[in-house]
Amino acid sequence: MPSSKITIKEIASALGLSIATVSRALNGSYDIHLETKEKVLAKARELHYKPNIQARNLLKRRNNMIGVVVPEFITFFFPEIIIGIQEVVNKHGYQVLICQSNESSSLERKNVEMLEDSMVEGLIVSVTKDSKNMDLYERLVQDRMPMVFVNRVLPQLNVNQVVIDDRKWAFQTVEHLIKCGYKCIAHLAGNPDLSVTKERLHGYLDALAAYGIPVQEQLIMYVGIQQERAKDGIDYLMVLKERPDAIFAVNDPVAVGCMLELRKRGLRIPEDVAVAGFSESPIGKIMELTSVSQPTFEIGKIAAEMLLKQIANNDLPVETVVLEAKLNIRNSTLPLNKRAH
Amino acid sequence: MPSSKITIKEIASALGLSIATVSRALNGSYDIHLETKEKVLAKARELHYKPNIQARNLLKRRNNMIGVVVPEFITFFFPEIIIGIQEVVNKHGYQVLICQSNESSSLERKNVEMLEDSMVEGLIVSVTKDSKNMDLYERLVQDRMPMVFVNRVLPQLNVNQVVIDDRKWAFQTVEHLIKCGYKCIAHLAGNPDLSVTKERLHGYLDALAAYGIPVQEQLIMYVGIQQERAKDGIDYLMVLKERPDAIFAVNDPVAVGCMLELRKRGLRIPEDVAVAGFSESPIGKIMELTSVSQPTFEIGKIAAEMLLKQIANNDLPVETVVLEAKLNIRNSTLPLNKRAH
DNA sequence: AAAAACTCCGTAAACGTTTCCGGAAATAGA
DNA sequence: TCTATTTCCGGAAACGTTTACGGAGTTTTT
Repeated sequence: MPSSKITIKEIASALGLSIATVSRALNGSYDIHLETKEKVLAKARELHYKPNIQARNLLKRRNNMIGVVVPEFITFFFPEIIIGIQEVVNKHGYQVLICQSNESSSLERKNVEMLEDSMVEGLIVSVTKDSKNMDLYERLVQDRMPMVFVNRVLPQLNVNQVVIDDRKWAFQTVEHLIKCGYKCIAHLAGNPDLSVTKERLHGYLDALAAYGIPVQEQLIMYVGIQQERAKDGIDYLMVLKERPDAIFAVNDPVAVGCMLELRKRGLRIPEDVAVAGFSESPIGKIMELTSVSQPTFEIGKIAAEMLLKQIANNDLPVETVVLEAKLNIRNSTLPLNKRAH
Repeated sequence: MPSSKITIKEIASALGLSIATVSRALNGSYDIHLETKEKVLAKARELHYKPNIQARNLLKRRNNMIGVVVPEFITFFFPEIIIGIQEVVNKHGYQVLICQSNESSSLERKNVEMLEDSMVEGLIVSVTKDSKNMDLYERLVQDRMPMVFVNRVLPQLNVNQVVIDDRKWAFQTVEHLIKCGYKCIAHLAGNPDLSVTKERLHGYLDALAAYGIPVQEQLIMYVGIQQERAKDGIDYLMVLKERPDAIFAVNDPVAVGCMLELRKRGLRIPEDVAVAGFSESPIGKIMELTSVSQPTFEIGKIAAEMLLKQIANNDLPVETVVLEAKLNIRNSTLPLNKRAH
C-alpha cells in the first residue's frame, strides 16, 4: 500500500546504508560491492520502489519530453505521423506531449506556450491553416528551442523541415489529368496562407504551362481544406460557361466532398467530371479517388530523428528533408478510351 | 540568449533580494510589498524568466500529467475521445500523455508502465482487443492509481467506467432490421474477449428473442473488428444454404468491409443484403451505412472529469457512467416497401 | 615491513522551487 | 514614550535524486 512514498532514503535506512550507496546500486555498478548491490536491488523490489524522475530530471536539467503540435488529429494523416514520431522517440526514452490546435492559431499559440512551460526539450510542429504565429516561432528559434516542422511549414522560418515536394507531385497529378485527355482542368485550392496550398497551386500552373495550356483564372478557386467546403467549389464551377471536365483538389477531403456533391447532381465520375485529390486518405481509397499518397509514418520518424539529433547538438545546420511520395491512379480519373459513355 | 538558465536566484541577486521574496512576488501576494513585487515582476519579464516546473512539482509531489492509453488513434473514434479529455484537463492545468497500443497487449503493458514511471497522476484506458492485462490493472487498482476506463472496459475490474449501453443499442439496431422485414439476420461479432463484442452479441440475441426468432448459430461469426476481416465473414455467409438478407456488424469498419465485399460480388445493398454497423464513422456516413453513433467527445469529457475528481479525492466510490447514443438509419437498411426491386 | 594502490562506502552539495519561522522596521494603541 | 501589532523580508529546510570528494579498510607492490 505505501507504494508511491518509497524513496531511496527508505531503502537506505532499511538496510543501514547511505543514500549514495543505494543510488549507486540502483544505477550503475561502479564503486559498489556486488553483494550490497544485490541486497539493495532486492529491497527495492520488495518495497516496490519507483524512482522519482522529477527529482532526477531536476538534477540533470532535462525531462525526456518532446512536444507535438498538429492542427487536428481526427483524420488519419497526423495520427500516422505521430505514431512515427513516438516509435522513434520512445526508443530513446522520450515521451510525447501531443496537442491539437483544432485549426485555430490562437489555440496553437496556447499549446506551444503550454509545452514550453512544461519544459519540453523540443517541438515538432505542423501549423494551422492560417499560419499566423510567425512571431512565436521566431522567438523560439531565437531561444534555441530545438524544432522540426512537418507537412505544413513556414518557409520564411529558418528551421528544420520534413516535407514532400508538393509542387512536383501536384505537377504529376495534373499532368496525369492532361494525358488522360481532360481539356478543362479546374483547381480547388486550400487556404491561401498555407505552404501546401501555394506549392500545389504552383504545380498545377507548372503542368498547364508545360503542356501549353493557357491558365484560366476562373478555374482556380480557394475553397479551403475541409470536405464541407467542396460544395462552394462545385456550386461555382458547375455554372461556368466552359464547365471543367476535371478537378484537381488541394487534398482528399475536398476531393471527396466534390465527388459526393457531383453525385448528388447526377454527374458521373469520371465521365462527366474527373476528380483528383492529394494526401491519399482511407476514404478516398474506398471511393476510388486518384490521389498522391504521402509517407506519413516516415515523415514522423525522420522528423523525430532530426529533433533528437538537434537536442543532442543544438549547433547542427538547419536542414530540409524532402521525402518521396506516390501518385495512385484510380477510377476517379480515366483516359478517354477507358471511360464509359 | 541566456533564456533557459534564468532562475529565481538570478532575479534575487539582480535585485538584491532573497529568493524567498522573489518567490512570493511571483506567486501570491501575501507578505510582500507591492512596490517590490512589481520590481520583481518587471525584472522577471526583462530576463525572460520561466519557472522550472520540475522543481515545483518535486516539491509539491505532483506533476499535472495524466496518461491516456488507447488501442489506436488512426480512426476518428479515439481521437475524438482524446479531444474531449484534453478540453477538460487542460482547463485544470493538466497535460496529457497519449499512448497507443496498436492493439497489442504487450505494447499496452509497456505504455502503462512508461506512464507509471512518468508519474502521471491518473490514467484513462481503453484496452486492446484481447484484453490480456488484467493483472497489471489489478495491481494499479491496488496501488490506488486513479483510473477511468472508457469504451472497451474490463468488467471484472472494480474501477470507474464511461460507456454506452452496447447491449441496448445493439438490440435497437437489430430490432430495426426485424421491423424492416429482414428475415434472416446474421451477426459478425468482434474479438471474443472484448467487452463490446459480448454486449453487442447479447443485444443481438435479445432482439431475436423479443421477436420470437430462433437463434441460428451458423449466422453468428467472430471476425474481429477490422475492415479487412469482413471478407472472411462475407465469404462464409454468402455460401450458407439459407443466405442471410441482413448483417449486423460489430462495428463500422467491419460493416464497411462488408459493403465493399458485397458490391464486389454485384450484390445490391440493401435489396440483396442489408448492412448495419456500430459506432458511426465518417466513412460509414458517406457510404449511407445505418449505425449507432456514440457521443465520443462526451465520453472523453466525462471520463476526464471523473478522473480529476478521483485525483482530488481518492476515496470516492467507484462509478460507472452510461451515456446515451443514437441509432441513425440510412440507406444500407430499408423497409421492404422502400426498397428498389 | 612500509608504501602504494585499490575497494567500497559515507558526507555533502547541488538541481530550482515553496513555505515555515523568526526578526527588524514601521505603525498603531495606550 | 513604551508596548503591541502589523508589514515586510531573509534564513533555512524540504522535495528525491546524482555525484564529486575524501577516507577507512584491504590488498598489492617494492
